[in-house]
Order: sequence, then structure tokens, then C-alpha cells
Amino acid sequence: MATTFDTQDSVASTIALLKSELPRLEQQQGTLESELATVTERLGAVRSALSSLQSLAPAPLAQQAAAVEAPAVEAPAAEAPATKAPKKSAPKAARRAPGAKAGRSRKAAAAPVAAETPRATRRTAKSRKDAAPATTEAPKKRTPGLTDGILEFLAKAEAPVRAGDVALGLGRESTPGSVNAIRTALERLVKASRAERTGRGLYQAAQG
DNA sequence: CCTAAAGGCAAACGCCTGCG
DNA sequence: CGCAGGCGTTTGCCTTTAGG
Repeated sequence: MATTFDTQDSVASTIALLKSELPRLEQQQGTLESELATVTERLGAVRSALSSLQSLAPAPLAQQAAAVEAPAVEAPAAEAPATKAPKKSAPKAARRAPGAKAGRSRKAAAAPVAAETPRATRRTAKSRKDAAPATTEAPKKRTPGLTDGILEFLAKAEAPVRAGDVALGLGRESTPGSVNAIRTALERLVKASRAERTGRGLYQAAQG
């Protein structure tokens, strides 16, 4: 039988394959290590920016930032699942109209056949006034100077940052809503040419 | 008091990626 | 390869605040 031969042949080819893969893996390791070094460096920059901002921010904000800093650094991976959770409650099928492939159909949805929940209706139904009554609960606190804070954060960041990073850096919660607010602010800054978007979800201070 | 600007929030949509 | 889910983007409306 030729099985021994076949086995030897197969082992040899596997060895050759693995050997050929080795340089690539080593190179990849090197790349990742340098990337890690970059991230580590940036982490330091972000931390220093954070501490600077904390000194600028009002007391409660600074406290929040301090509280956020530790866990965020300790377990960055845990952030992802946390933000993913709420999505489940709103399945895509429910959010998107069936067959609504045509982009920006939302605009058209104002007119069409039976737009079940036009914006105005939703708003009124939700009634933000009702949601934020004049009771003990403080209404949605606005954070004056948010734009400035973002700009300052961007200026201090040595590399393009994400909205979530900015949120954390400014001592805000990294909830989808909060991050979305940052993102909206970032977009406004980009529109105003006060910031630049370097890639998908990446922003940096405007050059020059 | 009125208005504009800034900021918050929610919804819809598109793109990307992981999984079966 | 198709599907499902996550994430980012866009958009519109509302609230709050500051300035005239």
C-alpha cells in the first residue's frame, strides 16, 4: 500500500505550507505589535487630554469622567456587548418598511399611503414635555460648550477618534444616545469645517 | 418677547461583517 | 452565498438658552 507514502507526503506538504505561512505570521505579529504600541501611546495622550478636560469641566462632570476612566481602560472589550444589548428590542424587520430599498424612503414616508407614525405624531405621542416634567427629576441637562469640548478633545488627540471615544473623553456616558449626540455634533463641526472626517466613524481636528 | 443657535434624541437607512 | 445583526450616517423635530 501507498498509505505510508501518502501520509509522509501529506505531512511534508503541511510542513511546507506552515513554513511558508510563518514569515507572513511573523510579519503580522510585528505589525500588530507596532499597532499596539501606537494604541498604547494614544491611550496616554487621551488620558492626559482627559485630565486636562476634567480640570476645565464642572465638578459633577469631572467626577463622572473619573468614574468612567477606570473601567473603560480596564476592560475595553466589555464595552461592545454592553452597547449591543438594546438593539435587540428593535428588530430590523420592525424598523424598516418591507421592500423599502429605495434610499431615504423616510422622506417619502411623510407622504405615502399610510405612514403609520409620521414624525409629528410620534413626537406628540411621546411628548417630550411629558417626559420631562417639572418635577424633582431634572430635565435633560444641556451641556454648554459641548462643541468646544469636542474641538479641544480633537485637538489634543494625536489620531482620528471615534464618537464614542469623544463621549468617554468628555466624561459622558457611552450610551448610544449620548454617542449619537456627539456624532451629530461632530457632523456639524465637519460641516462647519471645524473638524474633519478621516474615515468611517473617525474624526479629527481640522487641519490648518 | 421673539428668534436664532446649540444641543439632545429618536428613527430610518445603508454598509459591513460574522455565521450557518 | 445569503441572512441577520451591529454600527455609522443622515435627518428631522424638539428643548433650552442667549442675544437683540
